[in-house]
Amino acid sequence: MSDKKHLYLVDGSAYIFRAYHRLPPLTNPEGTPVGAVYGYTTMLWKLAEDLDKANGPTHLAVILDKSSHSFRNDIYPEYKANRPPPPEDLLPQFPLIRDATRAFSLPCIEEQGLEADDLIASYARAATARGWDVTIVSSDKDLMQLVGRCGETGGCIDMLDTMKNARIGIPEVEEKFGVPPEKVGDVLALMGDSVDNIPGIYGVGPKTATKLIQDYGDLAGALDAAAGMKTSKLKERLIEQREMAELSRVLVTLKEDCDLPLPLDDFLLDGVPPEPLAAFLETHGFSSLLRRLGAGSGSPDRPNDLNPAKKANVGANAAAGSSQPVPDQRVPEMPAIDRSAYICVTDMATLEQWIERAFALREVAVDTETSALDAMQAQLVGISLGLGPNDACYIPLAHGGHDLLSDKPQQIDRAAALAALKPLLESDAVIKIGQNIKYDLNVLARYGVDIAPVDDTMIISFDLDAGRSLDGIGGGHGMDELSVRHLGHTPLTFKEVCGTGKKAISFGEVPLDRATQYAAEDADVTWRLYQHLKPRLVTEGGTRIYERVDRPLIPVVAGMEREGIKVDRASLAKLSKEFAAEIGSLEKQIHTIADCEFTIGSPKQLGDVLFEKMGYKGGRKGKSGQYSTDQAMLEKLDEQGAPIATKVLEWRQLSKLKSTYTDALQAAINPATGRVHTSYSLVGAQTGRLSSTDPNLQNIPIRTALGRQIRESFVAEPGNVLLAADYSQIELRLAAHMADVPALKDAFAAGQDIHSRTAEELFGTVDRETRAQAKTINFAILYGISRWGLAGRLGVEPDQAQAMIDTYFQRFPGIQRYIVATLETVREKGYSETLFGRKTWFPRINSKNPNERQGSERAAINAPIQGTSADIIKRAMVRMLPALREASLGHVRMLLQVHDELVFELPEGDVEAAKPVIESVMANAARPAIILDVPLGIEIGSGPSWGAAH
DNA sequence: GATGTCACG
DNA sequence: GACGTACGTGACATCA
Repeated sequence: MSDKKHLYLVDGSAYIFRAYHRLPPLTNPEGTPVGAVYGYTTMLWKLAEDLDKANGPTHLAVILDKSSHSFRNDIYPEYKANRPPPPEDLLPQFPLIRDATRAFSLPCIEEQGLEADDLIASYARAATARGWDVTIVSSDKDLMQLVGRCGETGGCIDMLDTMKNARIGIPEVEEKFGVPPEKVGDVLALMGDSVDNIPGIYGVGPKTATKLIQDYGDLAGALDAAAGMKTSKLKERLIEQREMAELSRVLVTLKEDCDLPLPLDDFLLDGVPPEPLAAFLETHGFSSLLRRLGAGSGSPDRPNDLNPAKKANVGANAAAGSSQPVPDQRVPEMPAIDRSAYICVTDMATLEQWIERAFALREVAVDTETSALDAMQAQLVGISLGLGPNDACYIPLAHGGHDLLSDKPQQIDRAAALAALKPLLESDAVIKIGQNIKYDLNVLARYGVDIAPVDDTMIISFDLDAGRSLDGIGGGHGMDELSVRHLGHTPLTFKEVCGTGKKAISFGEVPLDRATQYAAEDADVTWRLYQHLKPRLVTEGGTRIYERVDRPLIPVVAGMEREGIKVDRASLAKLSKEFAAEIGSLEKQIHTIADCEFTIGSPKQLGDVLFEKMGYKGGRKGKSGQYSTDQAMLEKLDEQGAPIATKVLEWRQLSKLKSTYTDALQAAINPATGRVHTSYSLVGAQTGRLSSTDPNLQNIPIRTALGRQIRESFVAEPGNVLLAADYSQIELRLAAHMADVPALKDAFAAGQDIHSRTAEELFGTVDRETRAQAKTINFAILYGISRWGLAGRLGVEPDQAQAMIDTYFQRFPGIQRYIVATLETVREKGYSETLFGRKTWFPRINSKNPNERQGSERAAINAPIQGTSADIIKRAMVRMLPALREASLGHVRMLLQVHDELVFELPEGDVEAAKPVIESVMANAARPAIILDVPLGIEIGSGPSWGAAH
């Protein structure tokens, strides 16, 4: 490669005026006009892409006009005096030009009292003096004087008009002016410039000026020759206005000896760091560029991609009824899966070769095989790597029966293999692709390996296809399902390899040939899925949510799972005992009242006892023909004066608390850590919420005094406290913003109690009763309302419920509009979207079955709100630990997420310092991508237990 | 494995 | 004019 330096000098100020007039008046999510900024950004993008290309820039700087005053005004006050002020919607874009430049990590030069042209001339001269080539990115005719000029060591100057994509060299300048570049100043001095208010000779335009310079050599020659010309208007003017022409010559001459504010070497172009750029693109809604940033390459942008409302629906099937993902044609043909091609790596030299190839390819599919499902307890048994179709291996590390030491197959020592793999798995330069890689993250973290950076096919699938399923075709994101759906291939199942039920063996006992087929196939399939799914993020608009929300969340959630939370086993045991006694007593009482012994926990038997034997009135239900015995029904019976109903309700509550919580949580304590480690699913809820399993720590009781005792068993380590931070009414706040409801927005802005305000609007009066009704209605709105549903909840007639709904729509204009608009979009496109661009598909939205259809409609009304809330808390989680660390609060640990709440454990002494940091991160989590019309209220409490922290 | 119930946001 | 009623989850017990 040539080491010839090539400096690009971008005439930023001139560019945005042109971009402003050429591009449509786009605005960013905040409403700020950004059309010219968008044009400017795409131009920088293109220039930066030329880095490393032949004759592309090695150095680059943007030069801007700092002020309207320069030395030219001192010699000629009228200079640029008749310029109209910039258009109103261009003004706010000037500072954004600097932001954009900073976002690209490019130097931006501007100096008081100097025009951009002078700085450009000075830099160009300095660079050519060092033998560099220079390209001036501009189409300003004044700068054409510089073209072609060479320094002593041979550097050349040309210009680049990025809008016309045209190079301007000496021939182009001569074509335009009829003279070589060094005479352009003479022509300009004669013809003047009405835009800059350079006088020139009145009546002399480009044609005459060119002719005069061609005929007489230069300005002085032309002016001197005037005396000898034959009498004419031109002769008169040349003589009369000689001074003006000479002044003009000075004005158009570029000052080439300015002090250089930054040395040339500082302009070295060394790639564009993605981080500040991504934030900038996101802030201004430049989503197509953002997608390209995520993808590394992509199709050219169209400016109308900017407006989210007009976002192109590329690659998505518009008809919701047929919204199965289409096979992706751009994925190159791959050979069929061939399990016999997989390698079993049992010696260090071969392992080193795989590692070396992975480094070279910069992306590797990784899968760990373990002895159990629980990432916090499982032993690592082997690792598989995938580098291409059928190019996969399995590295067994702990195979062989525990009691058959002599039969242990040949394999690399686990510690040695991990030591060799660690640099690869932790290298910034190599993407580790996994299917649910959070699991592998947690397993390997326990062996001292912190996998990063990662991509996850399961989560990519979720971000593309959440909710997309049809009859008989699963909508899940598990590997076997994805493999069938996208690759048409059914992988070996775990059951086929390890057996099932009592005969099941652990993976470490599987013979190596069989283990290799299974494990390497997983890596192969994961690698292939990645080739299919990753490009779809770009074409289907999933990059924003994947790159900015879900992908960065993976290591954060993995960390939370590894932290776990301490539960007080003794107090849970005590509760279990108390509950057991009470359950036994209730059981006897119930059997006495019923006058027979039956299984209370069996809804079937209970229904028969209540409605057949005891003769209470109630309805059958569902296809099973079984009596309903749920809480609502038992409460009705209780009102009818059925003493058994209350007892059953109490029994149910205690049984639930004991089996699901006080017993199960004790069993869930990890013997090694002494804490409870849940597992969060990032693809569990179609709306984008997390879900929690094994155990579920997102449904720990709080609503009743009895249940709250369980929450009090979640405690901090000695010297520490638990801190709980909740978003207050976040979904209603988002509804107020998204549906643009003035009354609700006012109420939140003023910090009013939102249900009281609703009661005031609906009923004109606030008391306990109307507030409770208003609260019910508020939730009904969020969940997609029906008059029957509301009537059922409020205990009124459907007509009355409808009247309340009508009043609600009237008092809160915007809500109905939101509902109608949301449903229209979902019917047309097949999916809903959150404020951050997360899609949820509703394949049954146009179903002929009214039950199905209306169910989808209610879910579709709710999904953007619930999903936006999920996006916001996820963004907060991603930022939380870095923010705390920056505030020297590195000992604060984030433990749990419960949809609108985060739970932390921290030293008691850190509480007061941590509160404002946590509050700020949560309250500002939507920014800068979205500026909400309502504040996000945060409630924070702390105490020795989770219960006490509320 | 399906069903009913109930814990949470 | 009908759905048989609110959105989103996961765990447990019972029963076929």
